Amino acid sequence: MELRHLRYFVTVVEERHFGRAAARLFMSQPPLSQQIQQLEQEIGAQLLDRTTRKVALTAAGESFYQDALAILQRVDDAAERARRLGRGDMGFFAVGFVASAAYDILPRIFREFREMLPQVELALHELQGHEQGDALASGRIHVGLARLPTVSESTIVETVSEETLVAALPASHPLAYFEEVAISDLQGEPFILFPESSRSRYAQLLYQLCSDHGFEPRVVQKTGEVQTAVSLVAAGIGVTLVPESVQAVHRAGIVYRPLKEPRPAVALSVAYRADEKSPILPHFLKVVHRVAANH
Amino acid sequence: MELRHLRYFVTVVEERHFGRAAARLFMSQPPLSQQIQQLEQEIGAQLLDRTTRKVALTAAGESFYQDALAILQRVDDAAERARRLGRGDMGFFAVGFVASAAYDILPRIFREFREMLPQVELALHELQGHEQGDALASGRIHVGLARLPTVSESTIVETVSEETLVAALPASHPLAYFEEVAISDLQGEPFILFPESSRSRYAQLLYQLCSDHGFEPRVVQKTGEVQTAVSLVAAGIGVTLVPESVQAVHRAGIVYRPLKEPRPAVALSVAYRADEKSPILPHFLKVVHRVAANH
DNA sequence: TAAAAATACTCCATAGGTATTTTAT
DNA sequence: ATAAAATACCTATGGAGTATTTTTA
Repeated sequence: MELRHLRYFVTVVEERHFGRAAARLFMSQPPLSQQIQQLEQEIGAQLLDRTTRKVALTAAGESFYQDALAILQRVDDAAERARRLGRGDMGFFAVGFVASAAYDILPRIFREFREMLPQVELALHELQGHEQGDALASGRIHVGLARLPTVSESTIVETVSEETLVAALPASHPLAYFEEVAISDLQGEPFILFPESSRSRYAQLLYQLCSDHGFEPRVVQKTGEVQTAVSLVAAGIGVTLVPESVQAVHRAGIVYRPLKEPRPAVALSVAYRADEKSPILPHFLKVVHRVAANH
Repeated sequence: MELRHLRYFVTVVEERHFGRAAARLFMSQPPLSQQIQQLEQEIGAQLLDRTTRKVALTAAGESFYQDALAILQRVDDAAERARRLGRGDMGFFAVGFVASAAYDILPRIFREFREMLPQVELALHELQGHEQGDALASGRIHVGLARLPTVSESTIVETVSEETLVAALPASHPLAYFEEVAISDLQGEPFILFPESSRSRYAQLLYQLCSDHGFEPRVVQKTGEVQTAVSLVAAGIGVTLVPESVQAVHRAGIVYRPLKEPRPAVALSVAYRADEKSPILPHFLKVVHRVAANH
């Protein structure tokens, strides 16, 4: 049995006339009769009572007609579903991101993507940059959004945006009086930093910056969370440096001040496997770059 | 797209190897590859990621595989269902019967039929003999069980059983003292009969019998229901004649006595349209005749 | 007797086979 | 280097066409 038999049978039932059915199927009547006979023989039951005057369904035919309709519909649905999954208009897509991306760019990417492809289920995983390599390799995420990600030969990395760093200061801090802050001004200040043990590339960058300006930061508190760091600054515990997008986090008692030229910057990048096959990936990258371009 | 494509695809997915799948399908590998390519082209999406080392499903392929399995299963089910309906192992069958058949033979037919073909839904319609012609013609019932049914050219009638008539008498009646009763003994007795207006062939027969024995029955009560007639006899209102199978109805205050030779008999027949196509009919007739043969 | 389905036959499109090449590990 | 899928080309089954017959209302 082939779908051809079902299509022919359904048409004959709808027309209740072999000649008209054949016309609708753009074929001649004899082969249509033959295919219906073949179908009846394979099933082992008469489906149609036919005389030269009328074509009527038997009980078996009625049952088979209903089934045939449902089957043909399901075939169409299955093809359409596969087509959409193939185009990436539908499906599942997992994104890894670092906490510092969560404040500004990620919500915008997420919003635009949902609007463009509402049928794609996005899964968001907060992962530190160094964890994203594994997650990509094992297929747990399709893309990673990280700052200064670890590069590997089987991974493609594209820079999304460069953000300058800003100083986060308690509102009552003397430096808050100025428009800009030099990193060297922060020498001796109580620093809130990120544990190097977390192997965060971002933490390493901050240590490097201080070192470049000739001092070792005086760390009074360490935290792995940008949000916590910001809270501690607001509480007057100390100062820190954050990507400018973190300014979106408003809190009483905190002020952000740009750094003096040359402003150190930190990049945000997307990373994905070179052999990533998900048809959703190009759509996602397009959205990421569009959102980044709109700053 | 044809079912062939789904069958091939499912096999390739199960084997995850074109060569082995082709072997299982008793064909060579190249045409199998071609058919899968054809399927992918028609759907417009890649279903399989294939290298020389492994064959893997894409998201679209995974979805289509699940659908294909369900579709193939449904095709099998549809064919099986139609087959059963065609054989009459399953379906719907409507039987018309006269009240007097309901006491003995019908329950036995019903029980045997249900045991033999539990998947057939039997509908039972109590209809007087003269109503059964219309019901058959209009297709409301597939067979009628009646006494002395009206015959027509488009209807086939088969005699199921011949039942002799017995006299139903109040237990206190003087004739109850004898082993047998002659119809002529009933002359002048109060008769409970059936209205001729109901055009019951059975009522006509009883009037005819009395007339043959040279008297007009003295009717004290008319009823269309055998059961009511029996109740009235039990209450001592009068006498009547019933088919012997009605003796199955036991009631205090009633006795049944066979009639003297030659015992008048009344036939029970099955009637069905000459062009009746229901495949259940032969099964039903077989049961009817078997039950009748077992008396 | 007329309309429609079934049969008889013919033809060609395409499913499937064979031989070979390409590709990825 | 090798196993496996893809490609190229050929063959032949069977789906579809044309002409005709059979059937039944």
